[in-house]
Amino acid sequence: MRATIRDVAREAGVSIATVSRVLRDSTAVRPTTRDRVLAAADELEFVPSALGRQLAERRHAANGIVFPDLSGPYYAEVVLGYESVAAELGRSVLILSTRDRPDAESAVQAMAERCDGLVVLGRTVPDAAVERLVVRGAHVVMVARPPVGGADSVNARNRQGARALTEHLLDLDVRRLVFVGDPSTSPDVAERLRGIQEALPADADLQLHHVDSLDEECGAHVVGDYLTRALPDAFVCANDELALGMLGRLSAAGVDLPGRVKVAGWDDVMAARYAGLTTVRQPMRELGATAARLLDELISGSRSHPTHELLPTQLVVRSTTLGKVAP
Amino acid sequence: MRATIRDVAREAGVSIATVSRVLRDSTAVRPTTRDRVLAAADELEFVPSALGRQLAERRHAANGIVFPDLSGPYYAEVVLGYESVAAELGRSVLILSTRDRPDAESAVQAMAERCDGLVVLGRTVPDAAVERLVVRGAHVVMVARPPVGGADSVNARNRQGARALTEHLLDLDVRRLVFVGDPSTSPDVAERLRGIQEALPADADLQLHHVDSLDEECGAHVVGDYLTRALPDAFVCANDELALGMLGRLSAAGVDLPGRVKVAGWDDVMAARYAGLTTVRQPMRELGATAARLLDELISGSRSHPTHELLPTQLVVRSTTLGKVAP
DNA sequence: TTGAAAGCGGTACCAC
DNA sequence: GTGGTACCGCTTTCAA
Repeated sequence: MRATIRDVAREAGVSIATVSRVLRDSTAVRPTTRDRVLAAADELEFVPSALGRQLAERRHAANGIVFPDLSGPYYAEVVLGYESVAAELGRSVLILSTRDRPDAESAVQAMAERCDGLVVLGRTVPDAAVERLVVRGAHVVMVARPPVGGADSVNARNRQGARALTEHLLDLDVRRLVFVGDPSTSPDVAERLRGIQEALPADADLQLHHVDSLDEECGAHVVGDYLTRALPDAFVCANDELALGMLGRLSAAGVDLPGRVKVAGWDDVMAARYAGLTTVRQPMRELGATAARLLDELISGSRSHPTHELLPTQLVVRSTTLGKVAP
Repeated sequence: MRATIRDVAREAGVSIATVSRVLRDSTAVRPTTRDRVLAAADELEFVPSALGRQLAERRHAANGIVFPDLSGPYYAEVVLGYESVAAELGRSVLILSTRDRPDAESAVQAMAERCDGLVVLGRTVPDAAVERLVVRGAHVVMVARPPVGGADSVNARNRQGARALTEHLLDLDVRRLVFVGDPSTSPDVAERLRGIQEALPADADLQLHHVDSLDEECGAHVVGDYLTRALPDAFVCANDELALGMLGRLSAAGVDLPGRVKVAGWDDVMAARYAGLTTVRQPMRELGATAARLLDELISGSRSHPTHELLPTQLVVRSTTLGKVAP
């Protein structure tokens, strides 16, 4: 069995209190005693039990993060930014993916029991569940989702990015556009749609094309629907994957792009560059990093009132939206 | 403060032992007592402390996973496969990225204190450190890396994939090829290089082009070196990102591809499809899932001897390696 | 400067 | 069936 603090105490001929002091170099300990303890600890290869410590300190020194998936680059980047800051702050990171998980809510509850606070990404958990967490005293930061019941939040300026993108399209004489994506899947997507609506003049026409999920396959499928009827001037997709799926199918169908139809995505993932896809970049890693900092403030108690951060977005114009719409 | 088991016991007029029994429905408890306890627990909104339980049971019910990064799709997929299985087995997942972390080894040690076992991906931690973990009784599974000191391992058949790819290139009359990547960065990469060497006939020429990291930027940079000197028949890259970086730069330089030079990558990430990149697919998610299962066997004690799994790879031919080399 | 002892919140053995 | 109680491994008063 592994050595405990009592073994070290016995070996060094001191009390466990003294061993604890030495290991946490808190109170002053006589140097000779200190050395004896360190020698004993070294001799026994003593490593303090994280569990014992956590229970006594009543803190986990760990944060959680809940995300729907890690497939696309988006969530992976957010998680990375989060982990990086959390590690700096001396906290472990627990992850929980809700993909294909029917018991997501109970899983989140269980996770909340194992950490000092957690970040919830997007629409992974119902509002009511988040509120329940907060009421029970959990520290919660929402990312890519409007704040709920006093929780902190971090979001990208979706509306602003959407407006910039829309204005760019308007400059190209786009008048009929289709938004591809389901605003109900994610608050972020809903915001993007709203931004477009805000920037659109009365003489423009915006249709909404619902899709079941935001992946390439769905994008390709969407194109199929339009091959038998009129194409709009432009498709604006809820994310890049969707747009990339459309690109593939459009070019396979021989549609002139960006001449006949323009396509834009969202996120600026790596593949977007290769496809020459116009998109709106959002600071994915920074979203995670900011969430980690806010969470730390909540946990350490240095701030008690909720705060809501907005991070910038940036329009990235590439070849899928070049040239004016043919008259 | 949150209710503890003692509060519930008092409220229900029973001992804590009985409360514990009811909550874990272990030993038989009289139904009326049981109901009283459940009512009290419900009334007090009692949720058992994970820490208390873990300390008493002397298990964390959590697994760790150490990876270098999460930027590319590769590690993200592995982590996802891992998390998915771990969750099914009722274990939480702790993550640790070693990217830009000078104290990686101590961070891994700390993580090992917080979980029942962990998975180490690629060259994130020195062999000696892994051995130390194993010696101290930690359950360790290595992924994309040769086993160390009695740890389990899960790997893709890199050699086999590399041979298949090489034979494909040979069929196209490729004779002079350059392997782009640093075999010392990862055992996986070293295996791929070895596979190529094995499949190459004596009259073929294989050069090794070292790069500092396996990202697109490096790929683009590599191309720069060849614009002033002779191009090989084909570039085989250590991963897709590298290959994609090369593709962009090559086409910018107006090099005929795949006529003048062929390019192949590794992993089959999403962007590879859009770029029409020939590559070798490996079952990323399955690597993680398998690791989680092996780890569970280790932790549950259902297996004590180390085991080593090899997962299949698959050659995916696309447009970057079409047509024979011009004579 | 150091030690004894009371927690932290559970589990589980041993009596009754 | 239940209750008393001894842990699990550490931190932290309170005294000495």
